Amino acid sequence: MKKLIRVMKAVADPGRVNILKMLAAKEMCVCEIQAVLGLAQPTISKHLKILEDAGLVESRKDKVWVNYRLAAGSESEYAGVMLKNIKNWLNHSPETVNLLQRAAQAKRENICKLKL
Amino acid sequence: MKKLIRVMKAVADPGRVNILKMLAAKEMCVCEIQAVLGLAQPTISKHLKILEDAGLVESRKDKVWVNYRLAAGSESEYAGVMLKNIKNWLNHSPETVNLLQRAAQAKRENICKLKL
DNA sequence: ATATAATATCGCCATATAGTAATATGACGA
DNA sequence: TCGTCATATTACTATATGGCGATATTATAT
Repeated sequence: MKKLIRVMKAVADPGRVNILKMLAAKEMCVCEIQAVLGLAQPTISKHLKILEDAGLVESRKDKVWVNYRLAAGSESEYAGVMLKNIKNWLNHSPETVNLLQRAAQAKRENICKLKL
Repeated sequence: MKKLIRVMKAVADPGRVNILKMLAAKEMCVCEIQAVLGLAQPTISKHLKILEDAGLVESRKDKVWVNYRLAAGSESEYAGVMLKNIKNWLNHSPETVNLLQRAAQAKRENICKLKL
């Protein structure tokens, strides 16, 4: 039950659903997510931690950046099912379409000062 | 998005998940649910309202009692999918097995003072 | 009519949560 | 080495949420 609730709480927030929708399209680093959502950096980090603790996303460090993507193996049954659901949901919602357009354009090269 | 979040918040609470698991087995009135969960009556009513607003349960008045059951038509896509998921989940969890045993024994005739 | 039963609503409290600014951490560049 | 960048963590605030007792509502019983 505790695992189930952790997953449900994780997906019960619009900001985190938006993050999942974006990650369904491509792997992103924190600063790219931040640029699209327009929230403070610690807020993004906290959301990502909640998603990671629920088994919904995985992170991979690449030089200075931390890249997040949807959890592949879905070690949690609940997380796997919910990821599949969220991939199907909201795809025709104008706000999500708009979000994904902006996410597609958010590129680290145009956001970060470090060029590696 | 708002509808989705409403459904996710509704299922992100152990008490409400327990209510849904019980209603998956049989229709129940408020006092039966209360007897099984051991929470105050206003708390149960509040949970049921949240579930109803999310489109997860329906109510039907029968004399003094209000019977709740899982939403049939699932007017909300999200609610329908989540109800199906929750029916599959936790079925082997000891706490849920125990809960459902107690729910099976909770009968209005043994709980309520009114006999109609 | 009046009292009581089943449920819903209201008002309150304690805790949880989302957000932020400030700071820590760890890596890169000069 | 020193400053800067990307990210994480901490400390704090404002709001949301879950729980309860008191009360309202509606129906039944006497």
